[in-house]
Amino acid sequence: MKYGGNVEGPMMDAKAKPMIADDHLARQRLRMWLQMLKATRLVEGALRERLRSRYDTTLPRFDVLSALHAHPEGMKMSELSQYLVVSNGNVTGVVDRLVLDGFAERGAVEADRRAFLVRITDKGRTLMDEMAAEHLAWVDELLADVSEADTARAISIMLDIRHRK
Amino acid sequence: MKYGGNVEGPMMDAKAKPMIADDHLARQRLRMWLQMLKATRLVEGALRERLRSRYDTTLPRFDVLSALHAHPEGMKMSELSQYLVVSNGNVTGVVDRLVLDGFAERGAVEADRRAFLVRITDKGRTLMDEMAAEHLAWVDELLADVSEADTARAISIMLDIRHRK
DNA sequence: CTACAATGCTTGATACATGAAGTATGGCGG
DNA sequence: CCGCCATACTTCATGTATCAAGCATTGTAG
Repeated sequence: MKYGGNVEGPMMDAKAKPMIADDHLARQRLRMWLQMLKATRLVEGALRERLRSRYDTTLPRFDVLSALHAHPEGMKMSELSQYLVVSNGNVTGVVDRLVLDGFAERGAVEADRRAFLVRITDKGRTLMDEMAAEHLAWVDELLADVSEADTARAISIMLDIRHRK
Repeated sequence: MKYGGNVEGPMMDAKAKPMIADDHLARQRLRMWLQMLKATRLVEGALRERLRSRYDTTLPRFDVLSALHAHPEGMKMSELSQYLVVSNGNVTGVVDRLVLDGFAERGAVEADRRAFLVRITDKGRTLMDEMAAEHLAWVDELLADVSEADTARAISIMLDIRHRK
């Protein structure tokens, strides 16, 4: 609408340059990505600080424990890393420390001796019951300026991004 | 609208529990936050992988160099960390490596001998000119499923989150 | 059954990333 | 102009985070 963008005439893409259909839209998407990144970091920072001062724990530990809390039947290491969108080796270290502190435990998986079934312990569950409620309130506060309609829209947009894969 | 939520009657908040006005909305916001986090990590992962295989560099390095590229007059260390929403000590290390590789340089700030003015070098600019174009195309591709309207909406929502501070 | 690629996880090297403590300079009230 | 707090960075310890390599186990083709 604004302007034609890259016209698909002959003699084009001879240089095999990055293919962008609509330059204006591309820049708009870049702005969105930058804002997304900053907003995410801001919220992460606020949550991290509260987790530290209130529970003397870290964000990754909370994330893993939260995932285990939501899956009482246990999760395999690989399921955890996929669920949290982090690398495999990463989960190993965080789970190690959680096990060390008695918040989680590694069990065997029948029929596959390579895998572990990580489960939250009673001690971990007790802690998470308390933390989860507060975490919910924190997120509610940090996103307080986002209306219900915008929340739904944002969820939909994020899913669009994720499911492109 | 859906339901009354916590009525603000007497005998409330005697336990000083986390204050949540509307539980349904709070949970919706939590879902949004979780999706935001996953989407961000997904895109970050894709960008990181491309930066590594294509330019043998990392995301933090790119972010800093990109900021410097956008501010040819130079930025103070503190400005950089604020701009990128990362800690102060973090920027020190990344800039150190960029300087080591000759992509950036530290200059003095007149009238304040505590501060440094970090600037992109010609070598850095040459590299960024190329990387920026490709980075734009990558983001455009990764967010290809987000319409122009949604892009604008998302930017607005992210700003709402950030400006709450 | 038997190579052999694939899977599930850990380990190790490197680079972030944070918070707290330390150093140097700036700026202000008295 | 002096004490003193604030500011701008750096340094350090610790905890992620990634990728690549390695180990054990599984699945599968022949």
